[in-house]
Amino acid sequence: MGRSVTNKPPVPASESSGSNRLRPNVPIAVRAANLLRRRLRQEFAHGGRLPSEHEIAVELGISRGTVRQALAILQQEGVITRQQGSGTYANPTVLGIPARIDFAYEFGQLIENSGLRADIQTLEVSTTMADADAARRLSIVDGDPVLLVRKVFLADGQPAIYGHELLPLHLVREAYAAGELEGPIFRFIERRCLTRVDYILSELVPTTASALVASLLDLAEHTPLLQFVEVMYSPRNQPLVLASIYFRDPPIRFHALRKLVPLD
Amino acid sequence: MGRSVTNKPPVPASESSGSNRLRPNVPIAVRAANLLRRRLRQEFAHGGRLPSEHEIAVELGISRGTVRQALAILQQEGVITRQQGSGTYANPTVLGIPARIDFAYEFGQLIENSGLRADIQTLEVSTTMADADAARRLSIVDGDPVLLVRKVFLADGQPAIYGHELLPLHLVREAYAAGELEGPIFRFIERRCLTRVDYILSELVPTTASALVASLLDLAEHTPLLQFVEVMYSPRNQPLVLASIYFRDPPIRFHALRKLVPLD
DNA sequence: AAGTGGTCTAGACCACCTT
DNA sequence: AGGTGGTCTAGACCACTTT
Repeated sequence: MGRSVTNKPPVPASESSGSNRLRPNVPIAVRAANLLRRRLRQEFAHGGRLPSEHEIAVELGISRGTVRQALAILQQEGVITRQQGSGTYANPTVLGIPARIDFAYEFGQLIENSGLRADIQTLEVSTTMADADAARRLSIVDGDPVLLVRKVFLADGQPAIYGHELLPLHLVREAYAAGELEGPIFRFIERRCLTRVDYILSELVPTTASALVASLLDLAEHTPLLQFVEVMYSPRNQPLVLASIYFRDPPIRFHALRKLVPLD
Repeated sequence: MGRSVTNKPPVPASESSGSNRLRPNVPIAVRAANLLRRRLRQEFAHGGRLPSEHEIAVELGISRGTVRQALAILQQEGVITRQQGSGTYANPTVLGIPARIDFAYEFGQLIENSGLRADIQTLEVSTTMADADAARRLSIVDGDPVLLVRKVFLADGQPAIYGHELLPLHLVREAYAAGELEGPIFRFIERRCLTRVDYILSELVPTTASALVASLLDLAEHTPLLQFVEVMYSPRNQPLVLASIYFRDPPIRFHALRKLVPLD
């Protein structure tokens, strides 16, 4: 009969009144994970046991299921480990890693995570034609026009990352200023392309510095270095950007975390 | 009021009678994910829409929540994409990747995923003393005895991966045969060390082939190649193994998948 | 025995897309 | 309007560790 009992949650205990939330659609579990991650980096940077699921649930005014969802995110990231019967523990080893390969989105951020000051230097913004390989990877036709952006990222003034990005021109739906392309390209896509980057697939190519890359990254020619050849995709699985990125080893050294998955 | 209603689940609809399950402690959600992953690689290798959560739940005789947990695993891996209001879709791009950096556990498996025949050649099994760097990374004392294993992995007869592994001797609790160390080292650890490898933290080091590595991997000296310097950890966060692995680029080229995480 | 994490169920409501 | 995924709650039971 009538409306059944529903339990609109009593607001996640962050800002109970005033402007209810900054972004509306961020799930409580994700916000709780973000909150706990910040606490981990502050209070638990050197390890320690977190409160129990029940205590966190009460503290944040959410259900245990939602707390578990938040903790699952952090466990997946490796920043906590959990022991049945004992508790949830911070993992200082993982918390201390500045460059996780699976979290390398904004390269400026990547540099700052390493404790360095980041500067971006835009070398070129132009339109050109896709070659055969680029066209194939972007699901467009050889010769189609693409936006080309070339950048160097500096860490404490020293060149650290060089990259060039290709964005098919047909994706751009609105007029734009050249300056807009100096920030992260996914911000540009969100603003001007009616879509967003959902995931990035990178090929890890071991290489050595060419004359061009050596001069841009202030390296001796033939110095070993890591290259990403990456394609960025929309939620609908459409290729949006083809990029090629070169990372100078000092200061950027990537880490990967592998967790064993159970089989049946 | 005696026992309340409990709902022992009606057995996951795989093998209802006989030997109930092969491994007892694998969660239904993980088994469902494994089952669906196999179906994806078979029926959905070229894309397509999966049944709805409700249909899967009915088919497998489990609740929608458990189905969602299974699908969350596959979504995290990137092999499916989901669109609210529309459905769950296979992602052929990701399904086709043979060498995901975050799934690189058994290198023999890695080679076979690329469609090649894998062979393992054990070069050396011995005990030695940890140097200062190894001791630090393994949380032991400089000079402590360690097991040393050196191997080459062949792909279709051609050398593809070279690695050496160090395992502190004090972790080994039982007598063992040298042959046991020719398989994957985490199997050895499970059998002989009263613990297991929970996760692996790898440093990605761009390098070029030394004389030794060049000869072992049948490369010209100074050929660019990717090195992993990795530490394997127990669930209690204890370092178990320090390894150094070199991957010849053909045939092994790694891929990384990065998914954007929402902030609040 | 008590506390902790691990799993699963059931149900409600919402947001979104398709028809 | 109906179906689909997205989120959250509540409760039950289990397995494990600690006291």
